[in-house]
Amino acid sequence: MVSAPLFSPVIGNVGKDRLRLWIRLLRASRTIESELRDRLKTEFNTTLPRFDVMAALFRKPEGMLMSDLSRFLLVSNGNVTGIVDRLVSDGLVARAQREGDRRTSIVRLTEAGEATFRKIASAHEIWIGEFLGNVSEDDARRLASMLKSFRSNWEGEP
Amino acid sequence: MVSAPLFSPVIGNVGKDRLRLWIRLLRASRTIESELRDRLKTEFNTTLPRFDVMAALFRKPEGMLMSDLSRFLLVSNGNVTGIVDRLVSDGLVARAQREGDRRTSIVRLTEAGEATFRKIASAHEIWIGEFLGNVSEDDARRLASMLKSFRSNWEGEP
DNA sequence: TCATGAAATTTCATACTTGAAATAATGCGC
DNA sequence: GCGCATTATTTCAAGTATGAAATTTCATGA
Repeated sequence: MVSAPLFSPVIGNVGKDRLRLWIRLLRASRTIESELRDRLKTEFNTTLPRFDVMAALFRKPEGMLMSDLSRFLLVSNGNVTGIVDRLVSDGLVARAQREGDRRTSIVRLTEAGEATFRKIASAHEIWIGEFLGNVSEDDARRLASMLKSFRSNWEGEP
Repeated sequence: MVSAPLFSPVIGNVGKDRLRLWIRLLRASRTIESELRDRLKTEFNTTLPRFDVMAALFRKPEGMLMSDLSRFLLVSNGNVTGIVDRLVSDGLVARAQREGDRRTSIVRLTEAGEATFRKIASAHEIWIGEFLGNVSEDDARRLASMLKSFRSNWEGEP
């Protein structure tokens, strides 16, 4: 979903280009997400949220807490619970207790989950290269660092 | 939700920077979206999808077809039906029949809808300026045109 | 120790989202 | 006119998403 161009600027002309940037940014990510979702579904019978969770877990073979997952993925706690539930019932992810704290559950990829993820991830990387193919590597680097810097400014953590 | 950094590149080093760019892009838009959702909720008791639909309709005082809305907003038909339903029951949007075609319904903002939208939109523009405040107007323009150009390449329409 | 507050997670109600199937109306070829 | 693909929309099931309330466990100070 994409915010439409709005009417005449509110505070002079300041912010007009930023507003356009936001709309383009959102439109770009929605378009790519949509194509990604489509391919994940047809080629691997999975979904983007599932892939995101698996990708997060893949980076941490020792496992992650539910709250870590939620924080890292920028989604709510309850949301992660549901996605992990489904991954567990598919045998791709396992929960374990942490010694000495029965509140927390440590979540990690199973062997099957890791194998599955590796397959999907290599396709994923190729797809992204394809989607962003006409952005030069130089531009990609510049753009990425631009996005990083603005983000760390208005958000708390780097 | 944000795809995690993946493991070593699949096809040499090609695409690594593009992958990073994608992750940053997604993370940036998710972060801004999240903050936006929050403010829309607390300050105007509305949601981002509602705002997006209203913004689309605001640009077209003559109204839009459901399918136009869905195409413009990059979301499914069924999705638009639900959001418009709720906007209608709030009195912000109205449906009308088109002369000579009983399949289509033309959707437009009501007076109340337009007034409401104007209020929210001016806040929205200020917020975006704030979120992207440390991106210079020059960078914003450059970035926006970069996003536009890559998008029109791998997608059908310009 | 024991109350009590904090932390980790799940549950819940509601809303959003998709893609596919169903419904309904149009228009075209014959 | 009739059949039939096409078009426009809604309905539906499943999954995703949020924020708030509930649950369970931990930790700490009186």
